[in-house]
Amino acid sequence: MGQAAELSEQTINDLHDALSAYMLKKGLRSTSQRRLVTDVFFRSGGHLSIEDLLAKVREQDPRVGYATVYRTLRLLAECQLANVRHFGDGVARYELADEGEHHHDHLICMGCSRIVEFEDEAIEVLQDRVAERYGFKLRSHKHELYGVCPECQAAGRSIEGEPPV
Amino acid sequence: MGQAAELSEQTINDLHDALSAYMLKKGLRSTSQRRLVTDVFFRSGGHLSIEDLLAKVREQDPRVGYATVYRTLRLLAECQLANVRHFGDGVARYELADEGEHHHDHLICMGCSRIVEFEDEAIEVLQDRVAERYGFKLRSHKHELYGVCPECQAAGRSIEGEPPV
DNA sequence: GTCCTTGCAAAACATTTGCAGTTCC
DNA sequence: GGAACTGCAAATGTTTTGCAAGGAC
Repeated sequence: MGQAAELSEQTINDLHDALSAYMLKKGLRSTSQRRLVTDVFFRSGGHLSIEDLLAKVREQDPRVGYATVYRTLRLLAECQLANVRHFGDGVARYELADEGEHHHDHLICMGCSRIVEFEDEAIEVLQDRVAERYGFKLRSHKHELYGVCPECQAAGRSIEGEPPV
Repeated sequence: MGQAAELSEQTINDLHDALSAYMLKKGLRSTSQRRLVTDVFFRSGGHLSIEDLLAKVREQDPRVGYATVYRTLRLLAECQLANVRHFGDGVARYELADEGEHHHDHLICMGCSRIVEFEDEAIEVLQDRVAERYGFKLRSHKHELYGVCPECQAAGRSIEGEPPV
């Protein structure tokens, strides 16, 4: 997932184990920074930018550098434990990958930047059909709905900017 | 719109007229560079990056600058004649906006970077329903399918990299 | 001891902006 | 003539990389 609900210790451990296995296979090393960054990431859920994550990491170890977070997240993306997302505000955001479960997509509020995940099996099926129609073999997709969330509507918050596509 | 099929002179003229009307309203001026950039853009169709467009423009006038193309495309986006797209390769691409017609989305080949447009009314309907389910008022969306096109499959081109999400 | 990692600072990259000179109206 | 526009170069903002020092195994 990657939603804000926190994961069980069991799940966190599984994630660390999966990463360890990958690192072992690749001859990579387990360092305190990597453990810290990945742990903070696994526990945070949600859709963090490098900035966000670095701030959280530095609460626990102020000496961790920018580049380390970038490199660690690239590592997580590489072994499929994390996915990168670009929601149009110019910064990459990372989220925990769905593990074999249903794929999810995003609703993004243009008022408060809230990100809500959704799943819709019917859309996935239609997508596959579209790909088939054009003879494409599908690898992944990106489906983002930009709009105004109920709270922002209630608050009468007016949205000017273009959708950040 | 925005597909590689070229438009009729009539349509091109209409686009120039629409732009002129907007510029008049805003007190903006018609310059040779602007006419050239917009004309090349209208005639190219497809999904051009600034680089692409600048190269084409410079075939006809080598002295046109980078910034002018950026500023002109920003202008086209502003008056809704063009849309920006980010397909994950780090460069913005511009396409002619759909004018009142059906919205379209994109299939992107991870082998040859070909971009194919598709329309699927059923998906649009389901999307609206998803937004409704979460109480969102929809403003726009982005739906991109990444995969391998028939030609690349036939060529046995192997795709390594992650989907450029 | 080897070679992977780190943190820093510099580089790379796409895009935006400041400004002096030019063009449009 | 005055405001808008251009082209250049410099600035910006995010992400990547080179490198010397440090740490894992």
